Amino acid sequence: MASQHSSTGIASPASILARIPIFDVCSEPNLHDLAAKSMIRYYEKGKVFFLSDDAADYFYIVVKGWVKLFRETLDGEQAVIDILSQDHVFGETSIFHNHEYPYSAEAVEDCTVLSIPTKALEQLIVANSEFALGMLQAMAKYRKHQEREIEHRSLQSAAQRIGCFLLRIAPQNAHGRINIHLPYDKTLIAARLGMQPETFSRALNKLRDETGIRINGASVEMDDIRHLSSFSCSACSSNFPCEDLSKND
Amino acid sequence: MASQHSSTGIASPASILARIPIFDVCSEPNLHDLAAKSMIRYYEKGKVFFLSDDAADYFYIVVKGWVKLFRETLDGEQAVIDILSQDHVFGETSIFHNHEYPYSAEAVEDCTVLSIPTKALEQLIVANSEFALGMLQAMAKYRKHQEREIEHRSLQSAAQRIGCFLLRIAPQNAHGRINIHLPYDKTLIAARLGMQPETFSRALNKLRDETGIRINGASVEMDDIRHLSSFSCSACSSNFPCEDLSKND
DNA sequence: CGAGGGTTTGAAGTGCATCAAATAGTGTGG
DNA sequence: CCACACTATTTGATGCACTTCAAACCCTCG
Repeated sequence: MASQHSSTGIASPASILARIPIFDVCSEPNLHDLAAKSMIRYYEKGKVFFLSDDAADYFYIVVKGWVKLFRETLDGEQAVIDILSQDHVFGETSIFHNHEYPYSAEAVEDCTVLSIPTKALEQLIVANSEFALGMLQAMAKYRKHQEREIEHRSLQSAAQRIGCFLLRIAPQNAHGRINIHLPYDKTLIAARLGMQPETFSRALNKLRDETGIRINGASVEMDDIRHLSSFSCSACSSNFPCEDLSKND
Repeated sequence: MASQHSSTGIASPASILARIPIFDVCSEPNLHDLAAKSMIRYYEKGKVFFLSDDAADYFYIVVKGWVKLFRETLDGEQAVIDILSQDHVFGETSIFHNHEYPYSAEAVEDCTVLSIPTKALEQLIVANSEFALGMLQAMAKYRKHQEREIEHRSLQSAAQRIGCFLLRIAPQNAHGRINIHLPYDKTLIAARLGMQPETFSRALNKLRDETGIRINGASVEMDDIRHLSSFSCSACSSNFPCEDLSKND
């Protein structure tokens, strides 16, 4: 197969792996070995990939759909760590945590994923030091991402966090009028940003009043992205446009 | 011991490096090479090691004193990332960030540190794949630590966060009566936990009322650590006792 | 059309921040 | 050893942001 399963319209394991940055440095044989051990799987909305502390034999790459990473407290509260879209990797750090997943993962809508044995990843790291280095790099990048996340949660208001979220899904070098489509439920975005749905709704209105964006259901329109960035980024230590930190797990 | 500078009472670079976990896998020659390129330096209270986005030529290991890592927003707000004590490493991830420091660092009291050229670290990573692997491991561990931090900030109350902080500095397997000495200013602890000094003071009183701990200045005494953990850990997804995640940068 | 989810709005409560001021603690010079 | 200056900490009063609970609205889809 060149790159498509003609029957499903889904890319082949090898072609999926090929577009994930951390595998860039892998040789063809490396990649094909990995692909041979991988499997395309389907998870319907609400299905759980794994729970925090489960034994980890596979990690995943999102091919289609959205995946929620989260942790739950004894109180029954849920902390959403991230919502992942296409080409994001999850569960791979289990290899550094006693082969247990450090968070839970659930399909928030029907998903196609590539599942890969963690064992194959471990072998790859040991065998290919350039790959290990790339992995370190990705880890460092994600770490910075998290530091920013911590900062946002403590310094930004709800409205600013929403603005920041919109900036991240907007084309960052955009000029003039922009139209953004919210990628998933407002309720889920709220959870992702660590606030209640009610707060999200009200804060979005406040953001509209402050920045002149226009909201219509899941579509958000604005004349100039800078209205948003001057409102949101003043409470952030990174300068706009922020480097894109999204393409990592 | 052979490894002490008799004149200063400060350990030699080699002996400092030897007790840092990530260097465990280094060979003697590796370690001595690193030590030869390192330098003991003194920073008085308030002195800045570096600012966020500065060009990074050195990373550091805390030998004595306390170091604050933080970032500042345009608004002038400060987000404290961490307070580091002896044997903690900082600034090393600059090698993955364009040789720029991803945060600012300042001595919160008179400090002795070991400064090491980042170049030497890079060489070590490339030359010693086992070391690279260890670094990955440390990175993964820190990442989990951060995930917990994010969770704490969104799900725990101020009083619970303080309790959690106390649990982390207490001997975790302790039984019966315990006495803890706060390691630095209450104001600084407050900043570390993302709250105002006033809030810290009030929340600490609340914690006392709820858990029966006794507070006297910087000393905190309790009869059973479990009073604290049942109060604080109910809003956390990790079970007490939490794994010790402190010995990482 | 009606059921059920997602979303918004209203009213009230809670927790933390803020501003102001009192108090305790620490180090200094006399 | 004491008085003073200065800082850390606590306390009080008030305000704001977010949450909570309740109910309405809206949209989609059978």
